[in-house]
Amino acid sequence: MNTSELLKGTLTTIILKLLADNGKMYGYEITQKVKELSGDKILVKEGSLYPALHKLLSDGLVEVETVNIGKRVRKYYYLTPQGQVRKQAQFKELQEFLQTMQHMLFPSLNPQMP
Amino acid sequence: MNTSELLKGTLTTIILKLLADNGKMYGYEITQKVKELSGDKILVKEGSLYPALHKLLSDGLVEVETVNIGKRVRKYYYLTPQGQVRKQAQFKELQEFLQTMQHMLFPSLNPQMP
DNA sequence: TTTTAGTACATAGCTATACAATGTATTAAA
DNA sequence: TTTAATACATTGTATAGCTATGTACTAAAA
Repeated sequence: MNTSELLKGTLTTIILKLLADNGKMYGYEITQKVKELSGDKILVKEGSLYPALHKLLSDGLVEVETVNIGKRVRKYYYLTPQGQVRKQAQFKELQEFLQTMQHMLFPSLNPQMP
Repeated sequence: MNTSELLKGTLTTIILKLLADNGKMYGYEITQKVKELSGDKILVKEGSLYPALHKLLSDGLVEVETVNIGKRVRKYYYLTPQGQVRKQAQFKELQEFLQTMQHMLFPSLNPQMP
């Protein structure tokens, strides 16, 4: 097992969260932000990111705005209203999951389950 | 997305942890313990559990002791020395991952990354 | 006494998802 | 001028948990 297995199911939520926080972001920017926020511990690969973004797009959770930077293309992604709703739901679910795992694995730190 | 996606990469670690804590356990017992410890939030399915246990067995991380309870068969699993080593490593990795996720998603609660 | 729920094992096939490897192209720094 | 960084993308692969299904015993409820 390596961290990438643990990341499963969380990447989409991370993307939605970052877009919610920052308004709009482009792919490469997302990878760098995740790297920064995680203290270099989580490195999102292109082979994970772009398929995930395309899926969000086809699901109508994000929309894209293409910008030309010189001769280079940048695609800014931002949440749709549905995307914002979904973000809330997934964020909460992930939050609860993380807490449940904490309770299960380190019960000493969190004495009583609600 | 449902919780099962989030569980990926964590199930084996949970099993190793439970066996380390309880000495030996059988499959059904593990499912019930996880259910209990997680406050009914994580329900390990047979289709997940038994393949995971068989993998641990073939990897030499656990061994099995078959016990007859009346006419019913019970298979108690317990950690091998390698299993104990692996448990430590995976447990630490999961712990760090959970913390990293907390820092990423709820930075307000955990101000500074080390 | 029959039915239901619970206990206890197991497997075949499915699906989702992150990754490795690879590719194209521009730009800035060494 | 070569290297590293920026910026997009796709193909194929592996992993792992799930659904559905199956067998069989036991205890409680109807």
